Amino acid sequence: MSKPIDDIVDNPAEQRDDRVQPDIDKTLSGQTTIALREAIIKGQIAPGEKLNEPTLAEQFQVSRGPLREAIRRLVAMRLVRHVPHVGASVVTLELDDIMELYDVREALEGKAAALAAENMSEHDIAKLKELLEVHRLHSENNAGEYMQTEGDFDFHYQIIKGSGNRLLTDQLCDELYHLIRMFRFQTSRFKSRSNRALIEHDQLIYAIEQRDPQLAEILMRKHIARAKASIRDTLTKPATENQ
Amino acid sequence: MSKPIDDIVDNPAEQRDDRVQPDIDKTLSGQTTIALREAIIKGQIAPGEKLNEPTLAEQFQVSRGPLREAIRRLVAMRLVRHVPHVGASVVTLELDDIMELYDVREALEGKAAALAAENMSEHDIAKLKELLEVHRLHSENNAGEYMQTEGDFDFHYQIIKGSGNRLLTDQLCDELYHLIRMFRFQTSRFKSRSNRALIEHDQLIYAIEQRDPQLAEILMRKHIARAKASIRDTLTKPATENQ
DNA sequence: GAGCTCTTGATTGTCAACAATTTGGTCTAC
DNA sequence: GTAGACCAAATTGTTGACAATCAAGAGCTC
Repeated sequence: MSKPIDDIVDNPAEQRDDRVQPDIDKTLSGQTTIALREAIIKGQIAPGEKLNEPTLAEQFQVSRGPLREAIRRLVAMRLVRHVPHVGASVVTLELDDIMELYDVREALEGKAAALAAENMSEHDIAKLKELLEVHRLHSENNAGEYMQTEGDFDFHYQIIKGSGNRLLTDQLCDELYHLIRMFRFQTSRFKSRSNRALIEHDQLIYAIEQRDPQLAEILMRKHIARAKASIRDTLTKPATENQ
Repeated sequence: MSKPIDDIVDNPAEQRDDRVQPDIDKTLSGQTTIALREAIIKGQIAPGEKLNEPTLAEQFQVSRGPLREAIRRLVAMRLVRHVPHVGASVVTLELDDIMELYDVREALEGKAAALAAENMSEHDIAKLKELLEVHRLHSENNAGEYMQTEGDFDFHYQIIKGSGNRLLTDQLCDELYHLIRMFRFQTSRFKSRSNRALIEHDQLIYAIEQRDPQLAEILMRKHIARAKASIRDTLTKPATENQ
């Protein structure tokens, strides 16, 4: 009974990525892509910093070829900007960029929730409910820490996959997902919405269970819109007011 | 009075792309990207066909380096699939893929219309209205031929740009836009929706003019959903029934 | 001293050769 | 005759060297 959710909960973020692109790291450029991506997301390479090809190639122990390819993939992923004959640099996520990102997220994940209500299998819905229960326990024990990060990602991830739309899944999980991860690494100081998120997730599951696409979409959009508003409030006010 | 719209109407599709990425063709790999992209979209390289690197490099008169880079960009654009150590091949757009594409389009362009209703300048709205009038005249004179192709793109393009969301604009105009172009080149036989599209565009402009985001979003989503349904009907029925 | 031009250094873009992997065919064993 | 292993050709992945372009600083002119 508890087995089926173990393989969801116990997986860290990296492992989850590999399931989406299982053979990207068989090649050198694939490994470099992941390594460089994580270095950027975790801030080991600062936002706005220039990506010097010879230096990074030395650093990752590869030639400039695979490194350039990795950079190009991160450009497509919008983690890196590139200007011809000038070079590549890590994107700087201003507040405006995050707001734009969350508007796109609202549109895409809203549709994903609607499609999930239509297409998700009963088995996957059951798994989702168990997942939420695990998160609820974690939240009670660890004062809401877990829910904010990987737990929230897991939940949204499962719903997106449940939409059955591969294009939608790729766009959200392979591209925008990493941008959000990068943002969260940069600003880990915004107000916890753990309890509220749990309630909203609860309602969302109910809508999916009832096979109500419109309600599921509305709930997901409001959920993301509130997260967006929360971020804006936190980042526009001085940091001292948030205690 | 007629000047401001000339620079919209008289531009072919290629020129419009260059405005989005003005300096992509300064470099060899950029030129190769565009050339290969157009060859794929226009069907000069058949769907499913393998992209042989030495052959294509010879064909485009470049080395394998820039060609590989072009391929990678088209992979990010979802026009090409790539399997490590096996190679790249042109995507095959099945009906399911188009349906998925239009679901994503519905979500993104719906949000774009809502944002356009909020953010579009009065000047841009006026230009949009003039653009629609030009299309109406073209449609009356040429029996609805123009509207189906570039005219429709122009209209949607302006609204997307009017959203003011750069991420949204990039995703739609730089990536999904080319997938739709490819699909239209492959199947140019589906039922004309010219008159209906004109009416729906009319209503959409009205909603934007009234600064009504919710209505604009609903109208745009219905507009795209109807186009999706029309495509499904045409492609699932035998071709002889469409006359 | 300010502004311009030229030059130099560094960095990116491109190329051609080398290495590694896959695929298709052939041969052998059962 | 079929299944499996092995071999060879073709293709992709990778490398290091070369060419083109840009940015910064020195020197010169006004």
